Amino acid sequence: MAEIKVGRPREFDVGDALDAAIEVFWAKGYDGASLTDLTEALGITRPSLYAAFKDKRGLYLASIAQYMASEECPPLVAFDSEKDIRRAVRAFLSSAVDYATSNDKQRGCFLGACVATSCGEVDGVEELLRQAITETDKRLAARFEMEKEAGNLPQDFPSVARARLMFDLRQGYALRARAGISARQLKSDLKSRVGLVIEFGKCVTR
Amino acid sequence: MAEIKVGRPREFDVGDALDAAIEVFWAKGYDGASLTDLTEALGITRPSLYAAFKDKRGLYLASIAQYMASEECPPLVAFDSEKDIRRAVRAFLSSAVDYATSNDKQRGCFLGACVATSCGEVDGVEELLRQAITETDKRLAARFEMEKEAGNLPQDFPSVARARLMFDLRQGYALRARAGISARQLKSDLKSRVGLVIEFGKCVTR
DNA sequence: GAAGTAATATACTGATCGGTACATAACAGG
DNA sequence: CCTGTTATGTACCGATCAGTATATTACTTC
Repeated sequence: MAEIKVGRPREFDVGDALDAAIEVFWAKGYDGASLTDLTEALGITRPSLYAAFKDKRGLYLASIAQYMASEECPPLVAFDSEKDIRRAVRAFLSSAVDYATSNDKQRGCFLGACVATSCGEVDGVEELLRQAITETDKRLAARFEMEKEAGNLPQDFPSVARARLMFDLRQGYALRARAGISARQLKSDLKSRVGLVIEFGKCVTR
Repeated sequence: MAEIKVGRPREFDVGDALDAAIEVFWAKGYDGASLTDLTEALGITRPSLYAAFKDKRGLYLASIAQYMASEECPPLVAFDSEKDIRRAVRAFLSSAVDYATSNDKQRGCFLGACVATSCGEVDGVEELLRQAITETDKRLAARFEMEKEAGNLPQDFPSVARARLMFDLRQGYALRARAGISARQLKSDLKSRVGLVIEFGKCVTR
């Protein structure tokens, strides 16, 4: 179904607008982000915003979807781009710290810091968040499964559990980053955490 | 400096009021919690609230302090009350899941779900949060150190790193709980996570 | 270029926000 | 019992909230 184009076209890029909205929501939260904040950041006026996204909630949900869909999430990109699995895990965690501490206004993780808080308040958010979490788990676990097939991880390596562990470690970093703990401090136990994710399968249970 | 008591005494219990405030902030976030929400939940009128806590921010900071000071945090209590260290770790994680999923309105963790979000917005919160995190880390690590002295953990057991790990695992559970993931699902990898916290020190590094 | 369409900008709506002035009621000390 | 003090209840404040009506401008189609 081809969209029929008539009249004056939209003069702003929806993707760019959503990226800007993410920044505002991330910095101020759903309730804290006023329409004035949003329209100023997006560079559009209120009627344009309402025409494009229905209402504040519509813009919010679209922003979350954009965040999930974008392949730009630095820790995941870092994880995927390292060939060696151990280096990949290290890159993921290291990038998570950097990403969480690089910007003073947008600390931590958009999902953990903003979206999670609004779960019980904005209809539809809870489901989106659950989806984001499970998809990330699956994506990380799939890589571990690949490595197992390639013989780089033991056959009894618990891919799903370790994927969840990586995700949760990232959330821990994100929370600590929001509390103002420095990247240097956060990275102090990076090496041991890489070990946690990768090596425990080799251990004997006492 | 003894406080001089004159005139009509306060007719509500400050501690109870703060507990109620925690519930409201936890459920709705700092911005989402209106003064109407708060006064109704606390059972007091606005002038009383402002007389007792100065303003909304004052009430919020006092609520956080109360949450930190109260020894009621179920996961920590569960951790302390188990004698065997392995069972203690298990009790902590299990309780964290239960606590995060028991109430539909107050899911996850007050610190992670509400306080962390308001860090960049409300003056004084960031420092309180950092304090809460580091104190919890220390409290958990102290127990591990005790167990080392008692010979129940190896001498090279990394108490601080494992304490941080426990805290972060809890945050992961809290986030997932907010996304609506059930306690049953969250507890599926409980056993392996207890192992992560306790046993890795015995492993060889490859 | 004329007609039609859709995005823009301005200005406004009722509702709610956090915070407070004022009068009343209840307790303390003498 | 009287006076001083303090908490309470009501009613209100300006500011800001999310959302919109109206008019104008710019673009597409014919």
